[in-house]
Amino acid sequence: MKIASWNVNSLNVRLPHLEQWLGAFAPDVVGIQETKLEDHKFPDTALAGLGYRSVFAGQKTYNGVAILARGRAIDDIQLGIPGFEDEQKRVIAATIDGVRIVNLYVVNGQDVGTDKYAYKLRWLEAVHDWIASELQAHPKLVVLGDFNIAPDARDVHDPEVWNDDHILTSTAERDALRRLQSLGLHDAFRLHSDEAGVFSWWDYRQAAFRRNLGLRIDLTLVSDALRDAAVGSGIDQEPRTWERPSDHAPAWVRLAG
DNA sequence: ATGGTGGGATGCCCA
Repeated sequence: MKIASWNVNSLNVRLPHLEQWLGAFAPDVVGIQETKLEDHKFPDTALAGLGYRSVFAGQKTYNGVAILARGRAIDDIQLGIPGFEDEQKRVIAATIDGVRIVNLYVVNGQDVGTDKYAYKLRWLEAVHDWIASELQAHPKLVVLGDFNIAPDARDVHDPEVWNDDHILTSTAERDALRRLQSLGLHDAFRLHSDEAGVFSWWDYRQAAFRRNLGLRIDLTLVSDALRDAAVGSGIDQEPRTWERPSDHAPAWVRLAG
């Protein structure tokens, strides 16, 4: 089973990209972030024509998440973090083929010390507590999404800029990610590679993609029970080369069986 | 250099 995460930065603009990529990459499950679409505008019919069922939670302009599954039922759908009041549509979870999928669009946080940064840390705390109970109920768990955190120095193009005091790499953000992983979640990419400079996001500005000035902030985390099943993981940078691309590339993990 | 590029409920906000 091939499971992927892609921040499309507006599904209105990127539906053709998603359709092309679904045909080329043929993922079994996809978590999508930043759809920026209200639910009545979600292109579920178009995606069904490609063989994908979809569940989604969206809003205008900002945020919006979805899970797609090819030829498989999508069960036990959860929208948002239970018990955590949040206007922003950033979380959707569902069970597919006995695997629990949690799709996160983690708060960006703007800058260290801002209100948005404080919201990011509160939000990550709530995710931690919820995932702890999800793991009890669903040992076969994949937590994927746009984490808006680069795990370590290998995951940034310039560690002097992206340092302990910078947004997306600050100590508190990385500590929150480590704490989440300490529940028993493994960065699938790092199960198979210690390579530096493999990124999933590049700023639209300054020709950053061409110069590979990026970050690896789109992650697929697999639970202890799935660790041995995770036989491959990577980032498909091809869609980032297309016309009018998302600023993110899809991250993926392959589960055996 | 507080810039720069892109999406959208556009003349501003968010990433």
